[in-house]
Amino acid sequence: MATNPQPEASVTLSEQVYEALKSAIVTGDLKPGDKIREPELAKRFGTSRGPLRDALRRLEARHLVTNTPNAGARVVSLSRSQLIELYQVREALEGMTCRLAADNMPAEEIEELSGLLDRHEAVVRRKEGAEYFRQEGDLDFHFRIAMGCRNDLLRSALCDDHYHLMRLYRHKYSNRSGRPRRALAEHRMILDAIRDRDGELAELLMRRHIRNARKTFEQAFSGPDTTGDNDDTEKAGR
Amino acid sequence: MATNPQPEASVTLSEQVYEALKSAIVTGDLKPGDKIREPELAKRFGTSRGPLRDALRRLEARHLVTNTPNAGARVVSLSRSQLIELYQVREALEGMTCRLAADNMPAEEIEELSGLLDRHEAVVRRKEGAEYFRQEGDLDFHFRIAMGCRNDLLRSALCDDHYHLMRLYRHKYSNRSGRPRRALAEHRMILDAIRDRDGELAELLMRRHIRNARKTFEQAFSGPDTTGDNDDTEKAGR
DNA sequence: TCCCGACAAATTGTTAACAAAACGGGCAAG
DNA sequence: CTTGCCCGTTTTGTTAACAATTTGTCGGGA
Repeated sequence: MATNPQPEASVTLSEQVYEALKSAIVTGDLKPGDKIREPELAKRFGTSRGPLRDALRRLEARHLVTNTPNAGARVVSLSRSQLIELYQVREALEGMTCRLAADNMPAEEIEELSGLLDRHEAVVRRKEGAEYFRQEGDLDFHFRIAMGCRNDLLRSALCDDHYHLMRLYRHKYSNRSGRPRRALAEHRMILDAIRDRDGELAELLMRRHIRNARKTFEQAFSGPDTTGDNDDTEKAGR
Repeated sequence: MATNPQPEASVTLSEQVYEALKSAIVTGDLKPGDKIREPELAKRFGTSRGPLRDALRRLEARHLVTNTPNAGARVVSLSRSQLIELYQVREALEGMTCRLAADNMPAEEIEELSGLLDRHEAVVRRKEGAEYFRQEGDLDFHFRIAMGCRNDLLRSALCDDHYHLMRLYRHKYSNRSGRPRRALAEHRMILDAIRDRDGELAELLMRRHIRNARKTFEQAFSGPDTTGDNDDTEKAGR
């Protein structure tokens, strides 16, 4: 996954700080709900507050931090209902993505994606610590379809905005009993529809797929709104 | 008088500049493709470059300005194909909006919206300079449905992001022969479906409505896909 | 004991100056 | 006459200091 040595020499400091902060949030180094104190983080990244504020605005645009005028910024913390809203938006957007991908995705990309699903199946079959990888793989599947739809606005909305938010919360609902295998089967059906250039079916299947994922999440989280702080259920580690 | 003595005293300068710039762009005071020189605009708004840069980042998030790292910011200029992409995203998003509005929109809001359509019909019947108003009215219709869907993520994506972009380009395709009357009829059917709480039909009708608008636009603009600057990815030497 | 107001510390918003990179015009060579 | 380079100007990126607002705390009084 190509950790970047120091290819950022030519880009602006703002973007470096933006990337660093984004990765800190997605990896969990900064947790949902954490307050962001500008002087502290500026020193931590070895820059001044100017570029850091700049980066904060970009993250705010990506919905990864929330900013209240005179009180400062916090890492975003989605409630249960907000997560459901996110699923609904994804259902609409990714449905359209599939419809377009059926028309516009080149054959070789479709075959690559088919190979990716083969690898996913191998991982799921082996069943070993597969939850994490499956989630990344799930995102990867959706990611590639977004690339294939050839609509840059859609691709950007999905890849730059919504997927980061999903990644933030993937660990919470990943290890649901039979979900990975069912999800993989749904992926196969979607890809088949795209291969058949049947946009209508592809859209329908993708929407059902995301609706199923949402239902799984809703069942897993029948409780009240949880705003961020969670009991970390780390099982593979230690 | 005394409408606003100093209502902006508590709001930050950045937001004031953001609102001012947004309105300048939407009203056409700043035209698509215009370069934004920070010192000039900062002086024009009576502030310094800090808040102005801040406002620029917010506008960039709303897709109203584009920023290239060491070359500055420009008012966004959508090509024909980008406008089509925007229609596709709207079709997906507003379809879902309608589906949700059928479930969640309160009855009194539905009746208010019905009254709004009556007023639109009166304007269209009279036919006097109706194109501009119809466009604003069209946006108003979609705006209210977005409010009624009770999904804040959807509402924000539509009202805060996409509608501003549409407003920027509404004058170009508004006065198409029979479109206003047909659009109004489509609005009526959509509203009826919402009143019947038939989310599936409401979604289908809204998607068809936006698809029709897109086709009208595509016919009006059969020319090449440039509406301003499309050439910025040019080669260096020849 | 509890509530309230004022003070103090910390944090955010804003400004102006400094550094670096890009743009443009003029000049010289082919 | 064209082409390429050089240099001054303009514009953007960055920094550090200043101002204003919020937050937390302490003390007094009911």
